Amino acid sequence: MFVKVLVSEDMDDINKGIYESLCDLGIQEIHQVQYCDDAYLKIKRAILDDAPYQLLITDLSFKSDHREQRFSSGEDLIKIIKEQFPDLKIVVYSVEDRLQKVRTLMTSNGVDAYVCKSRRGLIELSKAIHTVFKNETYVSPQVEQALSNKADLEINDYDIELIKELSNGLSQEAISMLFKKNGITPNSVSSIEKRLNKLRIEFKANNAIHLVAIVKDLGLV
Amino acid sequence: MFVKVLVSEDMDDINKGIYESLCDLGIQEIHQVQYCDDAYLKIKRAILDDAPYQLLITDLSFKSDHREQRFSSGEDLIKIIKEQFPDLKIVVYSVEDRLQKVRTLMTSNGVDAYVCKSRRGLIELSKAIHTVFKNETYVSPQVEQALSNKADLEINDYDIELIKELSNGLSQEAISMLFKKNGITPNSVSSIEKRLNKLRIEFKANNAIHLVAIVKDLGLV
DNA sequence: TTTCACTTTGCGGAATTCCGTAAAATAATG
DNA sequence: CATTATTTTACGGAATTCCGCAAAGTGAAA
Repeated sequence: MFVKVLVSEDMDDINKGIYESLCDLGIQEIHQVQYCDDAYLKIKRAILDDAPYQLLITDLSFKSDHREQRFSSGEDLIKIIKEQFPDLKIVVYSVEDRLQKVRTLMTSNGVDAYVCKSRRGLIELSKAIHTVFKNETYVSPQVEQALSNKADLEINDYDIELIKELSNGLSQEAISMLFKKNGITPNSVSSIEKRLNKLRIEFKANNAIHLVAIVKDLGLV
Repeated sequence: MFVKVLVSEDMDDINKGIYESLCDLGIQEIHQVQYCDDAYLKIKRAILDDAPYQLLITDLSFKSDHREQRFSSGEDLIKIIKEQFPDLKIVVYSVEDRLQKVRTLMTSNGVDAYVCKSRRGLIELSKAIHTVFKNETYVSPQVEQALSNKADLEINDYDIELIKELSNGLSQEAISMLFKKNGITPNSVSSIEKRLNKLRIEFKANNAIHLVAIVKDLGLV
């Protein structure tokens, strides 16, 4: 796992969640800054000290205040960092979920992971870190479509409910009966099969077990 | 769902995660305090105003500072609250995972839910809130044993590996072949079946899907 | 109303899992 | 070495899931 990580996040209440997550991951040196400029300086300094950061976790938007800044946004910082220190991995952690922005960052700017701040943000963040550590890229499920040109993943409440019952140990037949009782439709075994099949394809799952595992990992159930 | 909720959490960086989770749950009035005393006062005040809180989410340990406090810990607060306002539901949200503490809180103090701050803390927290709203109790999987007197479940590395591959989408046959290739034993399909059966019984799972779901919830894979 | 597109349901066979029984292999014991 | 216990493997049938095809139902447009 990474040993030395820098977190760049403007919120004064330094996101405890991030910190805790990083601790959980066993990261030893965790530094936090509240300005992009500080991030840049710290990164540069660390390299001079021959103890470079291995990972930068950064927000995109930073509220501006009295302090004059060279970098006003996370994007500016990222651009320079990737130019000057291409070895430093970058994980973006932001509320921004516009697909175009994600796409640009991942493809043009060479960001290694994009995690949306959300209800599952921290879990996704640790996942992202794990993934990036293996030299792979990661993007939050809710913006994953940004990378595949394919239409957006369809997963609605019905699907969630279905998978929830499945992971609850019910057989397809039992789910069918349950849905009938609760007036949820479609509710035939056949339809349930069909829907699960669609979901398996969508999530590239080999079978129902795999599907449940994937969806649980995504935090959707 | 609950309408009016109080969050008592000392960290200056008001746990954004909790707040977001509560918003996601559709809770309208969310108040946050950083001292147990403030929590107590707010709860009392709300009752006088005829708009009582329906739920209190509280941490256990509060760092002490210059302010003199009547309640120095979450436990003290909880004890008084449950005595004076037994209708107010209480969810404990803490890093503390010692079983004895959980046991005491749940059984003696009448707490409605115990959620460990962890990688899945927020998800568990919303689960807990849902559960408590239905007048049931909830405890995080990792400390669930605290309530059952049974000794710790038997589950070894082989089992973990087995379930991991299962949740990875492999069929029992495929796992058998994989284990043979990797020199892991036992590796016959029959043995794998048998082992899974044992695990299903151990974890009271209806089928393999259920088993994987349970074990994933416990964080073992 | 008819047509057309789409969703839901039904059904049958292949594949897989589930479950019990039993043989074979291995380990433990005297 | 012989005996006993335990683990591993094999096998067969029942249950469930997987998968494709076709019929029935539904809603919108012509």
